[in-house]
Amino acid sequence: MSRPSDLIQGTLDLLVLKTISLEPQHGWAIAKRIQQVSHEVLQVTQGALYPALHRLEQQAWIAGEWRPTETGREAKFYRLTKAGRRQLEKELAHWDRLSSAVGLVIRMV
Amino acid sequence: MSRPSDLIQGTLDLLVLKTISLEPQHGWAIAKRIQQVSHEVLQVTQGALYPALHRLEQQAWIAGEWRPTETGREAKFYRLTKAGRRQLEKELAHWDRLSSAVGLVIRMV
DNA sequence: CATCCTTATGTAATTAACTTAGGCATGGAT
DNA sequence: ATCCATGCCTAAGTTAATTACATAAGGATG
Repeated sequence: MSRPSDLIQGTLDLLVLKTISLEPQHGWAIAKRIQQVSHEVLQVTQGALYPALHRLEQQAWIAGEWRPTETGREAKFYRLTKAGRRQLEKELAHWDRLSSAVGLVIRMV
Repeated sequence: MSRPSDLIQGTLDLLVLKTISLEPQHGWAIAKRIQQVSHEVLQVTQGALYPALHRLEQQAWIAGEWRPTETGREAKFYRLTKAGRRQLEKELAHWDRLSSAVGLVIRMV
């Protein structure tokens, strides 16, 4: 399965922003959460995840901070910034708009 | 206008396959159709369209044939092949699966 | 204590699908 | 005579993925 893709291109930022909007999480936990909530449909690989986090941090939509997890290990926890919250709203609207449009096309008769 | 992308990456094949599944169309008309049905939300630029058509033709999911349009001009009409119809079903299922999964994540509380 | 699995973060090389920005040609309207 | 809409096409550049690594700490097992 080299191509049936486990993500819709361009939605990873949205998924990450949404996930940490509920509560700050470290990268590994974000990926696990997305997979779990999507019933293992969405697979967030490390090669996609970490570059995405750095991307978002550079945009100042999220902010990272090292602190220990519940199990006592150091991990980088990310939280949404105010700009990130605005960005999340934007991306939600954009997704709704475009995915609805796709829906119109694929259901046309 | 809307620079946050006028297409969801990876959905163009699906949109094209669906469009010509209803009736064979030439490239220009396919693009117009998708835009019109999506209420101008989806913008299919030529730089995306023609490579996509060639891609699909190479996969033998669509077959092209030159013939005149209603207005008397030559254009390349594409129709779905049998393999293309199977591919369309696959891509529809894939889209439903993934977009639903995105829905689960962005609506989680 | 050696080894292995899980957690956890990261990078590098490659690939695919886009965007942007053109070119070319024909037919109809002004 | 010129311009616009139709219609096909390509090339360069961008970006976000995939694939495949590297690294390290903690916990469990033999």
